Amino acid sequence: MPAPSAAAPPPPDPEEAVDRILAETLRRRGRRLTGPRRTVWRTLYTADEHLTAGQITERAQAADPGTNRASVYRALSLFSELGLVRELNLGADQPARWETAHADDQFHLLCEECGRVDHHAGRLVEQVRSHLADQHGFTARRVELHVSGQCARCPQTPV
Amino acid sequence: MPAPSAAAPPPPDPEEAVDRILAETLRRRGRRLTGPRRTVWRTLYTADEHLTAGQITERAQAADPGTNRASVYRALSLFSELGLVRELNLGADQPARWETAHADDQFHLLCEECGRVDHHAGRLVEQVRSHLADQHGFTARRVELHVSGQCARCPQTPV
DNA sequence: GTGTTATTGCGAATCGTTCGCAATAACGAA
DNA sequence: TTCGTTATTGCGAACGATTCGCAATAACAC
Repeated sequence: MPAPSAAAPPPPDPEEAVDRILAETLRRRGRRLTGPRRTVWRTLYTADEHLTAGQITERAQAADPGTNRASVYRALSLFSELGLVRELNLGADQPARWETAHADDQFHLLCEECGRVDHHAGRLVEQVRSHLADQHGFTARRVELHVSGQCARCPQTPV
Repeated sequence: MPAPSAAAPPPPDPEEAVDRILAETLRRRGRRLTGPRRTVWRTLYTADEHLTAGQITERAQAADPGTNRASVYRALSLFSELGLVRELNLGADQPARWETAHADDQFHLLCEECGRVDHHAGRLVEQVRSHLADQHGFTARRVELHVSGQCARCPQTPV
């Protein structure tokens, strides 16, 4: 096996950068980097929207057929504990959704037409926070703003 | 049986006023006023806080031992459809909670110190709605604003 | 009263999520 | 490089909240 012994760093793999975040965080906390964890992590990272655990499991299994449902849940729960991802609850009927962690204050829009869930940053949460402080003496720690309705892409059907 | 025949209206029953709201709403929509529905309704009305379906079932059964779990769920679902109550989802771990309906746009503050859940009305939701329309082209139908933090009553412990 | 039919009560079914446990694999040390 | 420890997996069964199917019951209009 003619493996390079001393120099010549391997070519940069685009997936490697994403994996490194995970690997380092796990190592730092004394947890192990495993197949299922990497698969779930990549699934979340390449997701075009906020996925449910079921969707994550599906996609993870497409990428790596052995992936088990329970392991997906465990990975999500661990990532959440490590601050890598965030759980999202958008109402009674819908199961939880997951997103990679991002700047704290964002809000979520669920389109009832196309089922899409998006998040947006903006002054909005900030405004809410200061309104509460001023008008209600309430020190807001976490602000969850979940809106359902019709997104800009979907046709406005008259009521 | 010497029952009063003509005049002498019966003494006003404090529970009657509450029941009347329910009775009229049901009648108006062609639904029937039944025992379980009245029991659930009274339970919600005399509740000191936002109850889960389980808690409602417990209390309803205390008041009327025959009350069935499924009927409680059905009553809640019907009341919600009639606009009499509102379902509340406050996070992944907790089951849904129920409150009697109030002015549409309110927001909920969960104090992490004392565990209290309060709701407030205000311009806030209105502002959110128009911000979304203007900035994101999103037609908001339901706005759920759930804030956790520290209420005015609880001491501000330094971080 | 009586008939129609909405509603109930029951248990079984569903769905998302978690658990117990033996088998497996990560990774620090030898 | 192999080894041992032990965190992690995969599996299926358990779980809690909620819903469903269906025969029996009871509300309400007549």
